Amino acid sequence: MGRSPCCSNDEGLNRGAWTAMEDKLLADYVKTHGEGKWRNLPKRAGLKRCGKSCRLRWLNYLRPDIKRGNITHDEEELIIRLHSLLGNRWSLIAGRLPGRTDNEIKNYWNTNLGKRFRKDNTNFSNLKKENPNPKIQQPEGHPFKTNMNSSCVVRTKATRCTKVVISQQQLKPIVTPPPISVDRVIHDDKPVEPESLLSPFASKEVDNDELDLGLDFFSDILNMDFSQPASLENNDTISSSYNKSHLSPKSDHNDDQTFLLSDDSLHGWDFQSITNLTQSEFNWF
DNA sequence: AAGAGTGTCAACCGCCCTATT
DNA sequence: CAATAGGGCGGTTGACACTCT
Repeated sequence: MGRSPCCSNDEGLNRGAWTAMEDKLLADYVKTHGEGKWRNLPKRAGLKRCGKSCRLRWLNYLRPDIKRGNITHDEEELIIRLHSLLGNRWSLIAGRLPGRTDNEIKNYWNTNLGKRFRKDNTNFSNLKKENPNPKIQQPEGHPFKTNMNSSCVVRTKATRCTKVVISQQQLKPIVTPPPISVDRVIHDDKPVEPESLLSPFASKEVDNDELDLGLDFFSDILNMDFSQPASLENNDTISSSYNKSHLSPKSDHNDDQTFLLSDDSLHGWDFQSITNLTQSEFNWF
């Protein structure tokens, strides 16, 4: 059962810091043959390294688009913002910071930001002072939520969420059609024609009770521009009474974690702003 | 100058997920 | 459907650098 280990320890493989020669061999090989097939790469490239080690070295250090140098203030703010939304999903956070690696961001968080957060567990005055946009109201007592048990962190790993089911009836009058894509719509366990997905929230045509927002929903969230907090001017439409009780797991839906956005949960939820998500309770993830 | 303490970050480890066979 | 390959991820470690006393 299971898998064989990536590399057995008795193959005389090199470990620890990479030498300049090893870097060159790896870089040359990847430039010539491209990424992938990491397991076989060391042999072909003439390296005495584990394939995983090669992959890591390439991704975190040798890749040509790696950005060197200190994390800028803007980047730091973005990291904080994204971490408040995503938690320790370093790869996702790194995906929003061109040239930065998940390892680098993880290290930066652990050595700088995380420490600061722990230190200022109850007092975030420093971070608040640094908030460039006074329009963005941070939650009381914590600008980006320290207590993860009650935070707005989207937990994409602990509880996998592959669908969000929204009661169709109640959506029409209250929700602005968001610029997002939708995988499929389910009606009586049958898919609905794709064209009816174009305007899911305004859908007069879709004769079904539920909208099934696929993974694209969240990838679209991640594709939003978090670096432009100043653009979030409509967030006063956010319902302050929005709470987790409005978003609850739907228990009778196979293996997928499917969540039902109940009727009243959507009142006042303007889909146009990601701030709605970051400032809402998202424990249901 | 030297030893202790602390910070940084590259690298490793083990688990997990997806695709393929 | 199960087993396996390939790869990705987050947590942790340890070597080295730096600062303090």
